[in-house]
Amino acid sequence: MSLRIALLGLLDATGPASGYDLAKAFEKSLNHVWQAGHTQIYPELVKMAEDGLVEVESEGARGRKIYAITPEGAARLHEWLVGHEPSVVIRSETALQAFLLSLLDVDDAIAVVRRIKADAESRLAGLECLGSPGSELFTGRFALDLGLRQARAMVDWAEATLAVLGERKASLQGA
Amino acid sequence: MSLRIALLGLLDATGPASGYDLAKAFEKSLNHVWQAGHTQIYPELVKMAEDGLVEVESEGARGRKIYAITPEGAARLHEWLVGHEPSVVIRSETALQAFLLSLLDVDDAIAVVRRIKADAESRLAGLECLGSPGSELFTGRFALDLGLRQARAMVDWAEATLAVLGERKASLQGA
DNA sequence: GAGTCACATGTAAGTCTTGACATGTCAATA
DNA sequence: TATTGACATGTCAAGACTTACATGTGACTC
Repeated sequence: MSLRIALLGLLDATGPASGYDLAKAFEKSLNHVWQAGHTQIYPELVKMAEDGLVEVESEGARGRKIYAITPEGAARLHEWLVGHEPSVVIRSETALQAFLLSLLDVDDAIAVVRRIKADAESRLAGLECLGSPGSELFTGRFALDLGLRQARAMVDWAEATLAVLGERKASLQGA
Repeated sequence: MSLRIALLGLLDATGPASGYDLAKAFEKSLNHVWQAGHTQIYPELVKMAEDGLVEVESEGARGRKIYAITPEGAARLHEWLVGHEPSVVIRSETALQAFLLSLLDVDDAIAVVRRIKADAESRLAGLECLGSPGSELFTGRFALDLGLRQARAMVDWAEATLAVLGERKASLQGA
């Protein structure tokens, strides 16, 4: 369902596009919000066309197929955006690592948290780059801000956790 | 894969348990980190037993089957915890709503963000409750901290976004 | 004794997602 | 002209996940 919404949203925001374009747009702009490759997008567009949410038009040249959102598609999109209850399905491998951190000895734990921190920092840098002048983020300024805040929260957590682990290590060595 | 890790982690941290126990533990403690119901857990435990990661022992009474982690299982768990690259697979419906917020008119957008905010606040309250004295969080203090930070980041984002939308609305009315 | 609730385990159908494979066009360049 | 690389579309198998269905026990209470 959410994949449909994402595709409808892109089509609504940027106008008609090919599956290829949509896959690129996903990679570039929606990446930190939802993920999908072309192998998921192409079949989904076909189904959406069957359901009357988008219209196809073959643009001769290179076998390109241009999809455009229909009024019905726009209605469904609007409906979802306004009416969808935020279902908190969380599935984060990093959080899982954090959860099980106590099972590791201090040195391993420190190494793991450092890796998580480095990863979050590079994600943060990537997002900051997206938001910098010159980058045309047609839509998604709000989502970018959310992404930045989430990434910063992760970095902060890693720093605080490293501090705790450092203390723990010191007290172990003192003993 | 991650489901296996989560189950191995629980077994390692709390000792032998039945599938039922594990499902409960998932719901209670791992909920904000990873989600899985019994219909996913039972078959997975069977496969894990086949792979030698856990050992089963039927405890007569009510058909209970007690699973215990094997040395091999513990080794795999450790390996994953220490060696797993943090793969950032993000799939958040809320972030998707945030991404497409610009497609809505100001009033709808405000309503959506308010809902997101309320949701994040209740999640935050739930987590704070988990961390309060009397709650025995065998493990997962670090993950709880991470969850708190993420939830707070969401609340902060909602507040900042509401401020922006409020201004936008005011300027529209002024025009 | 009947009913209800928490315990306890499963199956099956269907959807979502990933990763590997497969095919062909067009433009530039070596 | 041959090759490379971006463009462009797809299929298929396998795995992850959800929802609904199905079954039976033991303890307590009405």
